[in-house]
Amino acid sequence: MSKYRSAPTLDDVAKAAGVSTATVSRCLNTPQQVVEATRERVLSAVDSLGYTPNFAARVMAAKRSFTIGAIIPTMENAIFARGLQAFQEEIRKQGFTLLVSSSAYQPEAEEDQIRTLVARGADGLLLIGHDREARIYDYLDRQKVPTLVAWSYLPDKPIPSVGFDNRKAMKALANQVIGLGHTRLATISGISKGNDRARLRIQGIRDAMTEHGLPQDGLTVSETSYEIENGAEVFENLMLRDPPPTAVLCGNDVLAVGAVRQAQQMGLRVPEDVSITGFDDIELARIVSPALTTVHVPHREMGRKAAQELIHMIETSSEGHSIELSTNVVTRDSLLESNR
Amino acid sequence: MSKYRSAPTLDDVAKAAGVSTATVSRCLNTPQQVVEATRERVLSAVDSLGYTPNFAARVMAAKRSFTIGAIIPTMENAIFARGLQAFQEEIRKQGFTLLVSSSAYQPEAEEDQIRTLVARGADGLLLIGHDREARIYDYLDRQKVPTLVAWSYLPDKPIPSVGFDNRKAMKALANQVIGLGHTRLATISGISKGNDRARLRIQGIRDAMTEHGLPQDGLTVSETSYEIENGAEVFENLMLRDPPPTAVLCGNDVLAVGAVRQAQQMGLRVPEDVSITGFDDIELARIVSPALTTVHVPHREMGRKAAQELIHMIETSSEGHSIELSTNVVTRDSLLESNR
DNA sequence: TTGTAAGCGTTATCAG
DNA sequence: CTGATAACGCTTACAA
Repeated sequence: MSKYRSAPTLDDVAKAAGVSTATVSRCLNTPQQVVEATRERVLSAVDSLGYTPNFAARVMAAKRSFTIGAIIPTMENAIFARGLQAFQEEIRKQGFTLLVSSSAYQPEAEEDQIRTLVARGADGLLLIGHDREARIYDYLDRQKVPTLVAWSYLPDKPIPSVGFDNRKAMKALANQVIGLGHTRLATISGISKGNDRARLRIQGIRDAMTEHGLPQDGLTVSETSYEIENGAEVFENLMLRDPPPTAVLCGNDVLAVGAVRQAQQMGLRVPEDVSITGFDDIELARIVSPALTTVHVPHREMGRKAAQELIHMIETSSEGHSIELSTNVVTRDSLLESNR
Repeated sequence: MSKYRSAPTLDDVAKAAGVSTATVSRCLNTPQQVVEATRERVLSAVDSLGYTPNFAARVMAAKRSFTIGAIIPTMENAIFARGLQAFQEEIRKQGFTLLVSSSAYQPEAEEDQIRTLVARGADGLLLIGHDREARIYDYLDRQKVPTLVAWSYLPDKPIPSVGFDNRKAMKALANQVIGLGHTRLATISGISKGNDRARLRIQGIRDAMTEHGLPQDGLTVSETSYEIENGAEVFENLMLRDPPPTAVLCGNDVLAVGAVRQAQQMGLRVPEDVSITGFDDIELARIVSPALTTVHVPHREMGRKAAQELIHMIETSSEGHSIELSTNVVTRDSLLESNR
C-alpha cells in the first residue's frame, strides 16, 4: 500500500476531475466563475471522494474564517440561552458559524477565551456587558477584531452595544414596587464587580427611591453569585433583620426563585407577607409559584439584532452603532401592595 | 509607512529576539529544549510585541488542534448544560478547548455541524446518543476522528459511549409507579425517531409492564418535542381520554413540568388526581410544585468521565471503551399510589 | 542548543 | 474560463 489513506485534499479532487486546484477552489467558492460542464465534473469528484475543505488552510489563505465567537458568563442557567440561540440562528443564516465559550463569571477566564477566539481567527466577537480591563479593549483594537457587546446598552462606551438600559429597566420595576407602598426594600444582586448589569440595576432602584423621596438607607443591598441556593440563603438573612424588608428585588429570576422557595420554607407567604421580584423573564419565572413579577427582556430580538449588527460591522469594516431595546415590567403574582 | 500594522508573527518575534523562527516555536511549545538565556530573550520579545500564535497556521503545521467539538441537541433547556459544563472544565484542565454547537434536534443540522467541526480540525468529537445515519459513522471513521457518545450507554454499538442505560433507568421508575397500583399509564415522550434515549425510555416502561403482567395496551404513548408548552398540550389531550390515565410518565423533566402546570390549569390535583413523573432531575424538577419524582442522572460525572475517556482515545489513538453510570429514582411529591 | 528549509491545504493574483 | 504559483504562519525533521 502506497499511502495510509487520509482525508482527501483539494489536490486529490483536482486530479480526479482532471483540472487544477484553482478550478476546484472556484467551484466551491464562486461557482458562477466556472463553466457548467467542468463544475459538474468537479462536484461529482468532490462527492465521490467525500472531500471536506480543510478549515485551517482556508482561514490561512483567505484571512477570513466566517466564524464568530461569543463568550457568555454561564451556560448553567437559561439567562443567556435563548438570546444566544437566536444569535446563532441569525449568523448561521448568513453563513457564519458560532463558537461559544463560557467564562463562569471569571474575568481572567474571559480574557483567556477572548485571546483563544482571536487566535482562532474569529471574524468578530460578541461579549456580554462592558465591564472589563482596558487592556482587553486595547488588544481587540490592535487586532482589529470587530466586537459587540450585548445585554447592556451604554452608547457612550467605546464599543457598540445592542441591549437594554439596565438602570432604567430596574428603575421602572422599583417605581412600581414603591408605588405599592413599600418603603423597606432589599435587593439580592449578582456580584456587581465586573458586572455592569448588576451594578446598574442597583442604581436603578436607588433612582426610583430618590424620585419618590425615600431615604437611601431604606435599601439593603446584598450581593451573591447567581444560583438558586444563594438566593435562598441571602433571602433568609434578609428576613432575619429587624424590621425585615417588605419587598425584595432580585437581580435576576434565578435568585428570585431561590428567595421564593426560601420564603415558603420559612412559612412566609409570597406576596402577602413579603413581595419578591425577578429580572429577565426566563421560563422559570412563570413556573415558580407564585409566578414572578419581573422585567421582561426581549432576548431573541436582542440576539438577532446583535447578530445583524456584528455581521454588518464585519462586512463593512465599520465601527458599528449601538441599538437600544426596550424592556417592560410583567406583572404576575409575586408583588403586592405593602400592608404596613 | 511601509506596512499597515497587523498582528505580529513568529517571524517578527524571531527578528526582535535575534533568533530563528524555529527557536521561537520551541520556546512556546517545548521550552525545555531551549537554554534559559535565549528563552528569556524570546519570551520578552513575545511579550513586548503582544504576540499571539496564529491558530490556523499551527493546526495546519502540527496536525493537532487541541480542540474538541461537542454537538448537543439543544441549549435552550438545562438538560445538557450541567454535563457539558463539567465536560468543558475537564478538557480545559487538560489543555483542550471546547467548541459547542447545537443541532436543535435536527439530524441534518447535526451532520452539517459534524463536518464543520472535523474540517476545523477537531481532535475529537462528543455526540449525544447513538441514533444517526451510518454514513456519518463511515465519514468519522474515514477521517479517523475519535468520537464518543454520551447520555446513552450502549456498549454493543461501534462507537464507545459514556452514559447510562436509558431503558433500565426508566424501567426502574415504571416499576415504582406500577408497584403503587397504577395500571392505566401514559407517557409523554420526546420524538423517538433518531433519538435512542427517547425510544429506550419507552421500552423501559414496557419492560416493567411485562414484568408485572400488565397488558401493553395499558400504555398510551404520545410523542412531542421537548418544550414545556408541548408537555402541557399533550397532557391535556391525554386527560380527555375516557378513562384517563392515572399516571403519566414523561420523557424528561421539561415535559413533566408542562404536564404539572396543565394539570393545575385543569383543576386536577397532582398527585392526588393524577401522578406525573419526570426524567433527568434538572433544577426545574425541584422548583415546580409539587416537586417531581424523577430519575436522577449523574450529569457532572458523565461529563467528566466522557472528557477523560475521549482525551485518552485522542492521546493513545485507541478505540476507547464504554462506561456505564448508574441512575436512581428520586422520590419527591408528584407520584402517589393509585386510588382506583 | 540552534538554524535551515520543507511542508501543511487553501485562496488569490496574474497570465494565458 | 482555466492553470501556475506565490503567499498565509507555523512545526518539525535534519543539519550544523
